Amino acid sequence: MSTQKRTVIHWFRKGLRVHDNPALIKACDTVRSNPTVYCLRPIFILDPDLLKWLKVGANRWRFLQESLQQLHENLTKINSRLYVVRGNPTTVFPKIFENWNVVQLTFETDIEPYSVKRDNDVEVKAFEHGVMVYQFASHTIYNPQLVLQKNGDKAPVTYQKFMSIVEKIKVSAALDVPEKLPKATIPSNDSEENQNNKCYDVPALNELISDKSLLGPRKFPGGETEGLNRLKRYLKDTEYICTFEKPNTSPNSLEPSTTVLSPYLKFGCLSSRLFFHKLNEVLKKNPKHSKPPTSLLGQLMWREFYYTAAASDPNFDKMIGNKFSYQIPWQENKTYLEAWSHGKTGYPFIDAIMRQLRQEGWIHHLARHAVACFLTRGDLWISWEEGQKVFEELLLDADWALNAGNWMWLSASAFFYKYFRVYSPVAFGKKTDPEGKYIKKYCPELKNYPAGIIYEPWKASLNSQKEYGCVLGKDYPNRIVIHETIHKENLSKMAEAYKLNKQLKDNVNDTSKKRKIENPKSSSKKMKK
DNA sequence: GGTTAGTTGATATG
DNA sequence: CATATCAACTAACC
Repeated sequence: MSTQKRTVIHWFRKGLRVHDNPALIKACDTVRSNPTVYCLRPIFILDPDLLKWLKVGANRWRFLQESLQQLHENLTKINSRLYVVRGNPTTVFPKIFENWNVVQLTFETDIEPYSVKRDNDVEVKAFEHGVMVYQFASHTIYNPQLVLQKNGDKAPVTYQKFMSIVEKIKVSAALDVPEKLPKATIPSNDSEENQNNKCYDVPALNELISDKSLLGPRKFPGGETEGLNRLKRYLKDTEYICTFEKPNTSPNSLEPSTTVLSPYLKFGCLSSRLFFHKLNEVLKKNPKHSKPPTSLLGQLMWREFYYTAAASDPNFDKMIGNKFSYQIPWQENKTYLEAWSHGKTGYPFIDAIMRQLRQEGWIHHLARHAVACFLTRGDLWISWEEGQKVFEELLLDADWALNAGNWMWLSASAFFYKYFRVYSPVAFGKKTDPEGKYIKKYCPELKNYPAGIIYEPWKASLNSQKEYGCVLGKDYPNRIVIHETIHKENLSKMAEAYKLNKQLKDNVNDTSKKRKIENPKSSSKKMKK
């Protein structure tokens, strides 16, 4: 035992990459400082209990599995490997701290409440075992805590305000992949384990999912190499980068009209900071280009915006107790929710989007707008939290901060307040796909409906429906609500809810003013001066 | 207190 | 394709 090396652990959670990974670099530097004493073990912890209750759809499990596989390959290239440890982090760590003679632990910080608690617990255990812990904020371009601090310890609630703060913050360069480690850093002293360390292998897909029938086509393979290649492919297209304006991209093109880099950013397969710098290199060479908030760089900044807000409120994913969210009396409706989430609302545009989501794990941002508005303030009057849960399960890029923030935006619960702007489940999609090709792809039962009527099949006579081979109520659902009337009813419900929220706010302001008057501690000081 | 601006609505009209 | 209207929101700033 006396000859056992001291182990340096880098703990991967998000940030599944070897490029631009400051915590991994720190770990490698420690090892390189004295390779005869230190060895590196990069780990990923797979919690079998989480598999049971975590709402992660099959497509995202596959994306994670592929990301771990590529991470393992990329670590092998620097003479290391990935150790996938099965167990719960707080119980696993004390064991490996002892078994592996651990002296140092590095990881990337996270702002999600579950992660914050977990990391605090692990830090305590590390302290008890005399393990040094180093954390780095590298999931976002700007450290959310720093932005909060620069804004007087509160979140900027408008994009412009956010931008005015971060524009003054210098973004340091992205880091390279760590240099190759000395060969000897792979531990050989783990006697109780078999030689190949098979128990630490990257899980096969069937360890993560039980029902492979839920897997859709593999349109966006997971992993660092995939993410970097995808970035490269888009960076080459200077014209695309410089003219990109989100509102002008199509929500219902058959192939994505946007980059689909979001799943890679979510898992940290791609560094947002690298994306930021690479993007700026292209923009610098081409002074005439689109600008935030609609530009590609602007999209990246929205991610930062939501991360900062989310970091300031552990209830960011709930309506009640959320300092950003208006309180709106949404109503439960299991039938409507089921119809929405499985693409059976009877509105072909909405249903096509929801089916694409379930099959492929990605839908265009504006398509998310359309279905989110439909579920909440537009038509079904169901809480944004319900929609959030469905997205959380099905999106490859589901991200706690962005998902909640965007749901609040679309339901006009926070950040966005022009609730009278309602997306039409009929008209919106027609603008970019008048033929309804997208609908025909994802709702093939409607494939014989002509362009003029495919967005509103209820307008077809029964005879026509029979002629098109798709009778409503039998082959495709009747629409569950009448948008033309219900969106107006909902509009007045929103107006009512807004009034109440305003009153509530005024009352709070009044009482705090009164308190100041009744108990003028701070102002008395001023008066003395 | 008043004004202005806010990533991405729909519709009617010229 | 551009603009006004619909009914009228909020946060930030002066």
